[in-house]
Amino acid sequence: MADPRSSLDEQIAIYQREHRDLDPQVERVVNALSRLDRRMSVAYGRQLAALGLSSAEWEVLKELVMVGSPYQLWPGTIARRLGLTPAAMTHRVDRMVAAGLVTRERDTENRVRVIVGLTDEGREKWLEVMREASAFEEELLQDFTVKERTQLGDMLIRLLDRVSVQLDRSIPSSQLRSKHGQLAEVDTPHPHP
Amino acid sequence: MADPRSSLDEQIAIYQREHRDLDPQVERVVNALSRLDRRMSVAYGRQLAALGLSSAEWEVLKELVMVGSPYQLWPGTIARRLGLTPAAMTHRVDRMVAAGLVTRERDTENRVRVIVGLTDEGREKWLEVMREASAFEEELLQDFTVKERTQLGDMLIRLLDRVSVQLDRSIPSSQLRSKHGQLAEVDTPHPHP
DNA sequence: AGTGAAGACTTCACTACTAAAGTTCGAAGC
DNA sequence: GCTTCGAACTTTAGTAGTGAAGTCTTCACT
Repeated sequence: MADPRSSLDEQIAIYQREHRDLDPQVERVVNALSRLDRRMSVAYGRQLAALGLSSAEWEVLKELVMVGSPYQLWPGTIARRLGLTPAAMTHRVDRMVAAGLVTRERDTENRVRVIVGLTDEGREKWLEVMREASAFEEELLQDFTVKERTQLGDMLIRLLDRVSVQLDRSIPSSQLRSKHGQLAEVDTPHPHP
Repeated sequence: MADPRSSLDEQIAIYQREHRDLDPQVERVVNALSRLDRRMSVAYGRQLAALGLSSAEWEVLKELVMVGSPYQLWPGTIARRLGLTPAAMTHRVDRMVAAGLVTRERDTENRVRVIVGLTDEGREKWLEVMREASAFEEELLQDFTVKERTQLGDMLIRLLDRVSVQLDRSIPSSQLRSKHGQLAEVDTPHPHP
């Protein structure tokens, strides 16, 4: 790479000195992705902190809003979707109940289960964050034309599908779950309210 | 969005029901990025585990290889680059010394400082991981033409520059550091061995 | 020399997570 | 009807991080 256009290209040039077989075009994409995500996490973290919310709380709020009214999920479902253990969800829900963002109640149909529900305050917090976040995101993509945004989105979704295939292939079959959002219908306390 | 092409498009449609002002093209890009990074982290995590390495150890090895021979850095430098506190680095280095991946020694030129150096075993581990990882990454992008790879890389780097600007703008000026890799030359125990 | 301020790492107290064991409830088989 | 198995959450013990306080060294100045 004769004329690196960014610090990332410089870094990749160094990697190549250490390990010849690297494809620089591939490395560019992969390394840009991880750097980008790290910086965006920092940016979101600051915005959330300004609204008095932690990233952990935000993740849970998103899941609850995403299932739609009446905004209820079982703790185990949230844990699976976020890639956490049930134990971690127990504690997160504890904190969020204390903060007034969600409620925790026994499921009357199966008293082993627990239902986590969004409070009005939690719903309102979600909206506040989304208003700020969407402004930030809009600004992030301000230099991109509509066509470029579509292209970029399409390519990222192709990568997403691809990595999902690679992941499923390496998972012990006992852990396989139905793919994509299919669970939503059967994994929600009140599928059709 | 009449005809969602992926579970991601479905999710965005739900978000729009809850908050009208969202630009779906923007949301597609942003949400794909975060999903992609999460899944790739899982994939890398599995590969590393198979080689007996944690993600934390891998991050440190990368930084050390990246400065080139003689593969030495101060703990504080590594901590800054990884976005960790100095305290966290103290413990990481403890564990990695015990695992034989790095050495820790006092800097003879300034006895407040400590020098973390890569062992031959650490160097070899880095190579092992890179061999596996580059195969995985190559496969990830197998459906992309050379032109598409370049386009994607270019767009991601544009986003990277953009988010960096947005981040710097919201940082207290006392915390501002020189941008990009400029520190490398002055932030390494032996700049010109 | 001697003092004071600043810097670099470590230590301490605390927080959040994981893995595994424990508890309780519901369902299936005898 | 009782028992046993499995599922869902909670509890416990251990690990890795943060922020703040502490220790030692260097540097600038008297």
